[in-house]
Amino acid sequence: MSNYSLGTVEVSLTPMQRFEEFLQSKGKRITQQRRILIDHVFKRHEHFDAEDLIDELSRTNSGQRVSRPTVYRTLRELVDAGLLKQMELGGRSVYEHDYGYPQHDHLHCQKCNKLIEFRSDEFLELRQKVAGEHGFRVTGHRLIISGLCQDCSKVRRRKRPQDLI
Amino acid sequence: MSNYSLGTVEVSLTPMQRFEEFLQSKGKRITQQRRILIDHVFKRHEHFDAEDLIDELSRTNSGQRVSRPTVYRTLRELVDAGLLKQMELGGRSVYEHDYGYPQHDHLHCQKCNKLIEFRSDEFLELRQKVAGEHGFRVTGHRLIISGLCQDCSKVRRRKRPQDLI
DNA sequence: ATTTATGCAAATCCTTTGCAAATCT
DNA sequence: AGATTTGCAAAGGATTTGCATAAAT
Repeated sequence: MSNYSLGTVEVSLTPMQRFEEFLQSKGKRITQQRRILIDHVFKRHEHFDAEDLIDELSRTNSGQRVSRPTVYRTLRELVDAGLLKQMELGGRSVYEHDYGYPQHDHLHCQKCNKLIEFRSDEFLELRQKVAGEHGFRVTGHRLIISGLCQDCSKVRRRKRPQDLI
Repeated sequence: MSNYSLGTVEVSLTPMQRFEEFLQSKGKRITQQRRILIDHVFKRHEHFDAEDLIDELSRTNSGQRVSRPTVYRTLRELVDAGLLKQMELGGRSVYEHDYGYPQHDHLHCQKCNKLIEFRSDEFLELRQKVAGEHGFRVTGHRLIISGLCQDCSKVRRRKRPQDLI
């Protein structure tokens, strides 16, 4: 389903429909690979990077393969379309759902690499306030609080290092 | 007078001294190039990247040249030593003074690329509060508020309607 | 005399591009 | 048909690494 219901305005469209709308408005075409990608991307709600997508799609034995350049090209479009949000973590781009998903920020565990989402209206107010003091017109922000998650700060000894995001 | 306080930064040391201390504690050596770099880096208080350093040093006609790999290696050490803070902006690493410089965050103008520093204790409190709610142990954070700076939002810009939702 | 650091060149990693062939509308 | 897209191979930019030589202790 369509659990894209969070008080936002146009929540009736599926990501696919929204993307099609976007593409048409740009005179772009609705191709097989764009379908495959958006389909795959919105199946789960996890953070991922381009490599994840390429790997996962190359594993499906149902002819769902999409080339690396196309994956990158489409990711950019999905960001432009407002469907995905992009952030940089450790040198590469990481993506997450944006469309129909409430604004939030992240706690990033430096040990296990987990990303924990949180929401804070207070922060948004603060953001406005600070910007206002500098005559700055805000369009967005990037906030990642880093440290150790509950599990990892419990552990006494160092665990084997996980692959860095 | 009182360099007898726990938890407070000893601001009596110059960056160079602090770095030497760090290097010794690691069994590393105080080389010419490390001297040149830290010297150059702490001359000004601007944000810079590795390329800036390399360029600037190659321009000095006083035999101050340092190779690219060494610049990168040393930048990492300076970050480890707590002298520089590193952040990622547009795919590359940007550095700024950390040692002896008050904690702050940034407003980033998407148009002129300016970085405006600001300080907010409220935000730090909020950070603790949020982290606490998740049993998270904070070690740091990265916050960049993006948008248009005062100057840039004044300018009347007639852009072709390209990236509208 | 050791041992660490440097510089060079080449390698990596992530991402983008040129272009001919394939695919949409 | 006519335009946009794709996939391939190769290019790119930022950063890192292997290794022989130079420098520091």
